Amino acid sequence: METTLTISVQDYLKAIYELTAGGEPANTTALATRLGIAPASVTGMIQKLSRIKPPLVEYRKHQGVKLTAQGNKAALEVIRHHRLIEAWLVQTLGYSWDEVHAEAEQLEHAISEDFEARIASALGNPERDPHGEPIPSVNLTMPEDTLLPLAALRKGQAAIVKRVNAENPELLRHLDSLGLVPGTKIEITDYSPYDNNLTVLIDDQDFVIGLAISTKIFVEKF
Amino acid sequence: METTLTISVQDYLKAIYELTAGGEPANTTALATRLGIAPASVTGMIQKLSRIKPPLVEYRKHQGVKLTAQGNKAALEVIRHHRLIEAWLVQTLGYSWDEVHAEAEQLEHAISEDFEARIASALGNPERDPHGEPIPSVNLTMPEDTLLPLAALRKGQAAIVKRVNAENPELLRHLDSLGLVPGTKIEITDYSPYDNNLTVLIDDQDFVIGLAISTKIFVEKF
DNA sequence: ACAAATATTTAGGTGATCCTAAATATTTTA
DNA sequence: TAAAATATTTAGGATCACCTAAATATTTGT
Ligand SMILES: [Mn+2]
Ligand SMILES: [Mn+2]
Ligand SMILES: [Mn+2]
Ligand SMILES: [Mn+2]
Repeated sequence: METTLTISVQDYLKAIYELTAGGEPANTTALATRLGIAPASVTGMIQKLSRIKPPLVEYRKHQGVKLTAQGNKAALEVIRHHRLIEAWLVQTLGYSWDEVHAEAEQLEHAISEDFEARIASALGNPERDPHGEPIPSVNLTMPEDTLLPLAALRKGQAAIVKRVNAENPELLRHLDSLGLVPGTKIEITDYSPYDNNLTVLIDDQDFVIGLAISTKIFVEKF
Repeated sequence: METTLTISVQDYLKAIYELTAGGEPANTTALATRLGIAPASVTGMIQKLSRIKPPLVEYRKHQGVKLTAQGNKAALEVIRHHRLIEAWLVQTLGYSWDEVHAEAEQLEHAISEDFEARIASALGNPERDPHGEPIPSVNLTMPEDTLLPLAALRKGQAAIVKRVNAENPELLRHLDSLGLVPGTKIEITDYSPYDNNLTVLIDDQDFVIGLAISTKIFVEKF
């Protein structure tokens, strides 16, 4: 049933999945930027993906792309690989959370379904990767995540960090140095409505966090 | 210095390495068969590899190909990846020796040098893969192997199996069922000069082994 | 509402890797 | 040693995933 998708196609589908997480279709430029490819090339590829036998994407000129049900499954397969591999690199080979992304980006296309099953089982079928990102289930559904962005908290509220949406190694190391990693308890000690800065108490220390970071950290209030 | 080689090129170099192990250049047909590619395509590729900046192969029309020093290093890098990955799949994910080849064939092109170093270290820098094949050193030299083919033994000689040169899963399972795996002690109880069959005592049982197998098993006399 | 700015698509390539069919070279065999 | 058999190369394509430049469409700002 499944013609094996090329690495390129897998990366397009994953990028479309991530860019359409908010419900809006992904536009050509955003895809081009994320994939490091010229916009013209992106147009060509998404046109092809929308025309193959069972279409992987839905596309209308100048309106952006969305994944079809087929495309969504294919994207979740790649994302499941990626996140399981990240978890496994950390737990069995001592990688740190800023090192796993690049390695997983390659390995996600190279492992078999058998390998996927073996690491999932060896890890005890984890629900989240080292950044707290949910791992799609073996039958390719994405678990619902009810977390709040840190940016939504206000003075006096306390929460626990659950998820960090970042790939950049330097940013990840910075967050690590702040203590903004899954599991950390935090409390908002101040909020500035002008610049949306939050002052956050982390491990007895106050840090001022801007939107660039606070929109990427997801928490659970308590 | 190193332009990253494509997966195709890596597989060509590995195949040439293996086919030239006996000293003779590799011919087009053998390469084509091993790679599952049309002979015409092989000619095109080896012509290209012989013309790139520092040539990876030495080639003369109708005379076959050999690796240059450059090509040899590149081949050993891929083989090191392959064999370390095989060892690691067996030791950490419970793969059996007939399952590792296909998986390693893909992963060998996807791992980073960092990953290579981590698994080598985690495994204690092993010298052989699960089939007993020597693993090239980190500085890309192939350890000398002084083993004898099983086919060279004669009646009365005893030896220990050290290496099995096979990829086919069915053959590997067959060898496993015979006990012809690295570490097993054997004794030759008969030799037939007409068909070169050997009768081999393995774990108290006699088996008659033809050349198809006895040339692929390497042993150390004792 | 319209011009300017921005985004997207079309047109026309390129390079990598593979294919088949036909031509040619080498090796084998009678 | 000359056919016949086999191996190899050349010629001409195809597909994939990119690219740049130019054309066109959409969005934004006044
Ligand atoms: Mn990828
Ligand atoms: Mn992650
Ligand atoms: Mn390979
Ligand atoms: Mn092996």
